[in-house]
Amino acid sequence: MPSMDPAGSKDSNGGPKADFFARKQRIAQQRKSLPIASVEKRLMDEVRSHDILIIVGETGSGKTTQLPQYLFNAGFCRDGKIIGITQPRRVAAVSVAKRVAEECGVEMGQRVGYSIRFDDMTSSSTRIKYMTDGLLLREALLDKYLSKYSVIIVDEAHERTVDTDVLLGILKSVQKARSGPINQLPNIDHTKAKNGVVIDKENDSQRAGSLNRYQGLKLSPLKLIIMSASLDARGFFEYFGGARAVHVQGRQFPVDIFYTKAPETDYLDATLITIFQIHLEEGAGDVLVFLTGQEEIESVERLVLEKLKQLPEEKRKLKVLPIYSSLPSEKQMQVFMPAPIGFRKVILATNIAETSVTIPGIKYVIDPGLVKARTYSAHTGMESLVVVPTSKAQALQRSGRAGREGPGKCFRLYPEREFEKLSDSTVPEIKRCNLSKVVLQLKALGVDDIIGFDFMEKPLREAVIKSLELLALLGALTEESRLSKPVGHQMARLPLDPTHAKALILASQFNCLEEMLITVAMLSVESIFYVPREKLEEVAVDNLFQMHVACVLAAVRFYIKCARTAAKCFSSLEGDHVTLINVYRASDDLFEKSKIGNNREKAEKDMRKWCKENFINSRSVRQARDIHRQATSSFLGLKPKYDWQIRENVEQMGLHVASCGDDMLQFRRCLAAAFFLNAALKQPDGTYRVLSSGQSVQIHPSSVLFRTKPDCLIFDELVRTNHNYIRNVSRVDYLWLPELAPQYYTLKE
DNA sequence: GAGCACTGC
Repeated sequence: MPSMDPAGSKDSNGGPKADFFARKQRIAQQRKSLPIASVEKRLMDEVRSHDILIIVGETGSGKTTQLPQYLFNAGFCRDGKIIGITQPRRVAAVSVAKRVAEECGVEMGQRVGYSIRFDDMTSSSTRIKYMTDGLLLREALLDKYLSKYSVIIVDEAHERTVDTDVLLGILKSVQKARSGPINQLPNIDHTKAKNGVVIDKENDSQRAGSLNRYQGLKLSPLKLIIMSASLDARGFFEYFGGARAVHVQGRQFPVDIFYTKAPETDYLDATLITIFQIHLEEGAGDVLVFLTGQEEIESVERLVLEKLKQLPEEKRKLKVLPIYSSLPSEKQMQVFMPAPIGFRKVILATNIAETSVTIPGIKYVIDPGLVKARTYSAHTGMESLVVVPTSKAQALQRSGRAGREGPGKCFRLYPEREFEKLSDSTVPEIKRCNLSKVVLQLKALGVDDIIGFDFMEKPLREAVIKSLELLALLGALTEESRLSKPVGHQMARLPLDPTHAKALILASQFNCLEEMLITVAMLSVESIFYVPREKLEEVAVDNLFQMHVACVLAAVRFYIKCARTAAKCFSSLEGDHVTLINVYRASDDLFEKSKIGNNREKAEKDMRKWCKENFINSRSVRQARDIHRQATSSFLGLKPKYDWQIRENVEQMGLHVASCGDDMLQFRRCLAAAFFLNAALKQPDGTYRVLSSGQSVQIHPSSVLFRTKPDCLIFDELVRTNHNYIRNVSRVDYLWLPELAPQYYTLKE
């Protein structure tokens, strides 16, 4: 294998030469010992002779880091072409790119780079580019042939995220288009290609321009490589018409699986018992427990700590650590730290530990066999979170977590016959989510017939129809169900929920686009207000030894009151949307002021402190600021290369960025105009009825209007948990609806 | 008077 050169001559400033070569040698050795290294030649032969290749590789095969390097060395980047590798997650794209840059001995962003939302580390010399699959989809909007790529590798395809599924369909048709002469394509205007893709040269002047550029040219064919874990390779094989498949060995230690004899009536109790059985009877090694959510994790944590107290001193060396996505990152990091000497770690995790994070030192896995999953009812248009049994694939993924570093054990808290009854793989996300975003995106990519589109697995027909109806009502589609001009095209350009995109477009006419930009950014992130539970417990524990129980309760109540008072500083009687704007502006003021005379880190620190004092989730506010600015880090002084910055986009569209100042009436009227499908009227019993669907709903208790209960309101989302709750609501005037959405509401006398 | 699996542009 030809070796890759280190970046420039680093010896003058990169430390002693000997170190450098020792490290280089070590990396070369590691690379050679990976299972995939033995099939390099065969893989390259397969890629040369076939346009589609499926690689089935288990964990530890080295496919993600090695394959792009093999392709580069085999000459697939000649003529400045790029090898693109997609990942479902941002962190994976970044960390793998870093690893590969190191292996190649190049600086990040040179030959090897990555590109994710808000962070683009690529340059004109980048040839191996890691990115999220969603980002490649956005690129396809700008260049429908993805002409700068010679090879596209879709990694972790078995996870079947919505973006992966859409991408597979698009890549299939891009490949078909690139294998024929380009100059023919514009002539087949309005005729349907096999995949339901219509090349519409009038669609977009920019795209027509790019087509003209290609006229008479023949693009090089696109090589497609799909990489998947072993279990569900058959689906890919069938979807790609019996494409070549290569199996690459993984490097995984054996894991013994144990089942219970009978079904457990109380799986949390069974979990607790199993934790202590392992702790008291098994050899050294940490334990990973899969639970369904934050609440369950917190209660198991409490139970373990209680039970631990009953053990003799020398047997109490157990450290319990929770991990779930909404846990602050400092707390998440604790699971990666080694336990104190002589201690065993028990990690209580959601399915974040299935794929997103890999925790070292795990030897035992406890799997009650349940997962909280999102479901979508096309009939009601409602999403809900329900606890369901895992699939076999998920159970395997979970048990595999015990065999990363050595042989392990997995305790499934259900009988073996129950395992046999589980479905083979998890239902792909595209079959259980709201499709309005996907449909808008496909329309923008030139896919006219959504139902006829060649999905690997078709979404439910009713769900597609529901989305088409919604988009039509928002004015994004014409009567022929094509993207409307300009609204549909404008909406598709914005990386937002269709309703939020529409709200921005309308806000330009209502002179409140400044406010709406902040609002959609805040609505796009997790809950802003956050009462850290451990704070409550701190109060309780601190006082437990000094005070009467009643005093403890009083202290807790006082604490909750503080949180509420803090929230009140920002709360507005107009509703949650204005409240969110108030929070954003207050945090932004603080951040900007703190930045003057301070470095960025100090400003970030001040910000976190301020958030904590005000019971605000600092990560959410930060995310909202990123979305609002949609700031892409400019690498090497280059300008951001993508044109989907929200603010820049709305300006380019000719929308008028103005503030309504204190005139929140205008702002609320704009909300009514955009969210008219989400309007609800108060019923005599204090609940609400959604005007468009007739559903009975309640205001979520986190809303500032929970007590006020105005007669008429609009809401951002409707989620079913214990009740049908509407979240993020604002007061509107009933009469605005027929005035601002006459296409939908007519005044009945 | 509740609760939020996990991603992504």
